[in-house]
Amino acid sequence: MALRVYDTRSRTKRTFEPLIEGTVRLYACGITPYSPSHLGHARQAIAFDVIVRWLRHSGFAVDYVTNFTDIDDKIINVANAEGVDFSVVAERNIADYYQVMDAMNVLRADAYPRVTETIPEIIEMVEQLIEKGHAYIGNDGVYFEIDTAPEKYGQLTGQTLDMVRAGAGGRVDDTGSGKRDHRDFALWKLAKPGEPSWASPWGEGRPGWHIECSAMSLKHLGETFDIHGGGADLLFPHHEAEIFQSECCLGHDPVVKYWLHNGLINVDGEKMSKSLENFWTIGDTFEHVHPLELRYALLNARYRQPIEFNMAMLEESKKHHERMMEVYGRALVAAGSGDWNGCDSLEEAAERFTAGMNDDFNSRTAMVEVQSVVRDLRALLESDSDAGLVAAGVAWLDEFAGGILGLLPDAESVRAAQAEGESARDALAAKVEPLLEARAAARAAKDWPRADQIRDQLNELGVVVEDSPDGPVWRIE
RNA sequence: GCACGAGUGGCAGAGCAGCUAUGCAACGGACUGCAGAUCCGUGGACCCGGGUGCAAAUCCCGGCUUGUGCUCCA
Repeated sequence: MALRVYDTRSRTKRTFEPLIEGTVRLYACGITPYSPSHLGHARQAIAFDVIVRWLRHSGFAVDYVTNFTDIDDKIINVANAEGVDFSVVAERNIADYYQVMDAMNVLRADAYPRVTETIPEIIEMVEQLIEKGHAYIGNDGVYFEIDTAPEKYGQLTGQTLDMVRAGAGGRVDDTGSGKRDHRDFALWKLAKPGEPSWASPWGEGRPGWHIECSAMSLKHLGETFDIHGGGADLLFPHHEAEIFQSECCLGHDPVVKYWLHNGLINVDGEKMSKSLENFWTIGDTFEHVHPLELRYALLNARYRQPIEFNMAMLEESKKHHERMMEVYGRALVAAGSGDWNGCDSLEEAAERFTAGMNDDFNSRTAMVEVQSVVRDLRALLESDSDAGLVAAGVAWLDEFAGGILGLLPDAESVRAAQAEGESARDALAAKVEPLLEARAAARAAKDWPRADQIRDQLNELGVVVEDSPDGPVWRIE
């Protein structure tokens, strides 16, 4: 069944057909590393991680590029406040990015280009735009002239030139005094004293905000490529500016075949943002939940929908993920991983999972299938059925929950965690066994207060006792 | 104001013309001294008003509410 993707530019779901058969070239806008990564970065990275995993699973060779905008006003501001070079700030936050993304099982992209490593290509692109009459040199930098390609306005947001002209009235920005029209945008900003800068034909300066993505995608993926992604907040002006730059520079249209945009994170019904103080860094969230539990929470909605983030939804995802891990761990230790082909219910689950993912990467539908396989697997474990079926369930989860959704740690660390649990259990057994016997005696004598008191003692040891039809079972809380 | 989305049961969240979504919660039952876990089962929804269709949560029109963008942002 064919993969269909929602393309922002055409505002429709389109059958996915790459420009070069069998390969997918994908560029996703990454971060500006001026502060530790936040939940919005996590959502973007995880959304495209799953998209890339699914494309590869579907047989495509994927070339996945995501960038670091490692020179920018905000980085400079932070560096100035700390009295350090801008690169110190950028490096520190890039390191943070890799660390938290690795923890959440985000596979590394094939390339992480940086603006500071792409300066020659950026300068060349700006020169070409000037040559072709799409850009002009102002007194404080080089600008793209919107009026040279008015038909490209509003390609992603549906806005028209007039709307923006009216909407921005009285709010003409103060940074581009050299602009001829407030809708023009900077390609190259001349440096003010003390700012980091690079030599260019127009003087010392640095790239404008949008040009780096046009230059980096061209450098790493070529003159046309299949998918360009990023957060929905980049639609305008960033991605529309890219369309102007790339298409006007290269002289063909379109440069990007499909535009994919992930939804934003909301807190209390509003977009998460620093000014509203409703801000969660990824590190903050790790204080409360395991990285994979956060990943679970962020995949619990389609990538395009906004997510309302709060402790309640986080706790619910934690609960679901813990349950999956418990069943998966027990099953893995009991039966190992086998082969799910030939098992009807698992094949049907795989079909529904596939249908969901092929429908614009609907990870939520996929998660429902994971939940149902987990439920069935737990029932199997409870009814000591044959190991082959259990192993088949493990294999299914390995492939889909682990391989595609990235929700499982690798099997070795699961085994290690199970083994660690076993040894912790053994260590406590000497203390627990006598108490269990005493409690059994009290229960036999129907001395309920005494039995409950012993249960409390066990709780203090961190042990939870549950009476089952087969006698009491205990586990470490 | 303009643009683009979204409005589904207590909550999360699918479906997007006819066929139980699912999960959590709730309720009932099994099992229980109690608790917990597990299993079985039940109820409950499609923002409002028109329209098209044999048939609409699903398509069309209008309205309302809400989010995002129009300014740095994943």
